[in-house]
Amino acid sequence: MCGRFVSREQAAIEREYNIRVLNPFERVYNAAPSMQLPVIRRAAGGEREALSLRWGLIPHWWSRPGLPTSTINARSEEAASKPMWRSAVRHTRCLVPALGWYEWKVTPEGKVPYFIHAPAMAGLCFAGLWSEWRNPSGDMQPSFAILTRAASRQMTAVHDRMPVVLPEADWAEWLSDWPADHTQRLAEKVDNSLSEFEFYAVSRYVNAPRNQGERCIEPAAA
DNA sequence: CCAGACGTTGTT
DNA sequence: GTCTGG
DNA sequence: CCAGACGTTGTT
DNA sequence: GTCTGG
Repeated sequence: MCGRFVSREQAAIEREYNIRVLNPFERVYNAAPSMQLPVIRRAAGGEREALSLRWGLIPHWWSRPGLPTSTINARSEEAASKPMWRSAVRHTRCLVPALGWYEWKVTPEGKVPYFIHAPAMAGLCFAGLWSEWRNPSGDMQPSFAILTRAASRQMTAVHDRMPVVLPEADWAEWLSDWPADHTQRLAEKVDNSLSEFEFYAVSRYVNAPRNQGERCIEPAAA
């Protein structure tokens, strides 16, 4: 699955998504659930906008005392039909720019974190969903989730789940209007998602979300 | 009909 | 063991 | 995802 | 809001 990743900085987002970004996004080397992280969505006027949302989707009907804790990922196999996700699959999809993500491989010696990325450290784009929730104070709280799928043959070496990574050719359609057939369109985008990456073990330094910086993606000592 | 859940992963 | 916070 | 907290009463 | 369970 995808419970930790490396976000992208302002310049990279402007360059790769062909948009103007006003917020000075910094690269977050250890992006963790509940953090505010940059995503790209279609604004009311139809143009793309980049803004920070809370990672961990809060549906608009949420009314329990705490915030939901298991909504950082949405299973792509079922999201189109589930009450928690269906509306977002239909109407509020987003792109989540990333340099790569982390998975913890289970070994006899314990869990070992790996950093997974595109060749040449090119940027990646996760398929995301967003939502807005009005908190008890009346403020609108926007949030997002990352879609997951079964690991590709290659990625099963590390873990059995992985994020849905959209090729650039599919970004525009992901953000476009989906008036019908959202189940089939989601399935098509997942089927067409990327499955080949590069990866290497990193230090357990990344385990603690308070640890940040380039050290998170340095290869682990041999 | 109303009440209550609605989510993921991993582990057992 | 389980929940919350980052 | 992992790390870290997890509790009360009374006093300052 | 919408679906499931009783």
